[in-house]
Amino acid sequence: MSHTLGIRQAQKQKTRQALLDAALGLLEEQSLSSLGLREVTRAVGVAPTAFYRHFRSTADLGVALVEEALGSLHPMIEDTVSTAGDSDERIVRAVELIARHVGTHPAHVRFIARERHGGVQPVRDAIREQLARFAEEVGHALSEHPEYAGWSEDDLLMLAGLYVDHMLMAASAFLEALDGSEAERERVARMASRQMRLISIGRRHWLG
Amino acid sequence: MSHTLGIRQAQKQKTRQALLDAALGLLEEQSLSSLGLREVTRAVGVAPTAFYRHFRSTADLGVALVEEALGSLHPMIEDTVSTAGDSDERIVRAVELIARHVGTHPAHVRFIARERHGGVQPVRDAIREQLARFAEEVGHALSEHPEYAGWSEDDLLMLAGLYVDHMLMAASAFLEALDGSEAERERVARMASRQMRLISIGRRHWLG
DNA sequence: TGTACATCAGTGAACGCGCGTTCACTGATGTAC
DNA sequence: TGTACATCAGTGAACGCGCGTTCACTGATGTAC
Repeated sequence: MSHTLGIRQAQKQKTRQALLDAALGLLEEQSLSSLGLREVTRAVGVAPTAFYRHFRSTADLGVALVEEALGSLHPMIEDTVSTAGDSDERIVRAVELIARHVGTHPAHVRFIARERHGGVQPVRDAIREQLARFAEEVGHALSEHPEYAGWSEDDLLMLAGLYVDHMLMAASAFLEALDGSEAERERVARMASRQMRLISIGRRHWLG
Repeated sequence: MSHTLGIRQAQKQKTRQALLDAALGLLEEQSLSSLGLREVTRAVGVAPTAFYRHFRSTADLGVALVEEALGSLHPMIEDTVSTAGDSDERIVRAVELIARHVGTHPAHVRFIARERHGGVQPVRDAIREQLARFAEEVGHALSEHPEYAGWSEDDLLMLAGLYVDHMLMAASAFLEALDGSEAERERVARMASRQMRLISIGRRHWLG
């Protein structure tokens, strides 16, 4: 194994990740704009000054959290859009995928929903950029389906934006239902599916 | 005029409103969860302790701001929905109404968008309740149109929720374009109109 | 109308506390020879 | 392999500061007679 990364670098990464994890946990009950640097280091068990070895500020840490929460999502989204047309079962599958992601990464989803319009500009900007990339990717994936042959670039982006917004809305609804009953989550899933189906119907009749 | 309210009550109301206004201003650049009581009183020019004569906490003040921002919006929404079917010109009119409201009350709109998923639970709850009331009212207004004769209660609420979510999304997009160019705002308006038109088309074909 | 007392919005001092940031440091890891 | 020096992630003390909350207060407004 010799030296895959070096002991020092590995330890540094580990501490950095611990800071990110602790921050994400603390952010379940507050906004980034009130998150304290000492709060985070206390949760990890390092000295407050250690924070500066990894981030300039909590805003900087927030931007890193955006990457962590959204950066790895591109493949999943691309996959969902490209395999799914809009038959009912495909829509149900997409909604299930969202539900599952919210179930496995609730804190990440909450963070994005909360800070998308939150009080820290660099973080808002980072989220906006990632969501715009999603919309572009979705638009591009759609453009390769024959059903969108007559669509203008503009209309494709418009529809892609609608899908991305709706995906986030559904995720946020699932989040609120996470501590509720199974029936409650089922209700959210059916509502999201029907809304997406209505959008699909509109899409199908858009040009005609 | 004798005594419409009493000097004492009138002065108290005035201070209370000044606290609300100052808080709303300070919240343009941070989240409620980091808003300090002393910050607010300093901006108004009263002693920190005066705050407690009006609110238990900044969370309590936040709930009052929700009432101020959304409470007065019910008539406007009801009016928009009941007069507007979904011809293109009606949609454009509705989007214009949203744009105008964002232009005249930007801080209120920002506050709602920010705290809807923000870090202060009582405020999130108050916003959720108001938006649910909007959805109910929109659903009820729709149900009185003959075009929705065959619609189930559930489907009406689903569509109403879609409209309310989309209204907020459009408002938030206008907010981001407020400091931009006129052309930028025009682009946002056209995008929002087209998305709403697509939803309308889906609605028209919903029952088959 | 005038007087005596009650109310209560806003004051100002004081408290203990946690904050972000600085600085010189330590000691394990890395590197050059 | 061994040695001497460089690097640098994490430390711990110290700082000045603003925070939320308490308390007894003041003095204008309200009320009872």
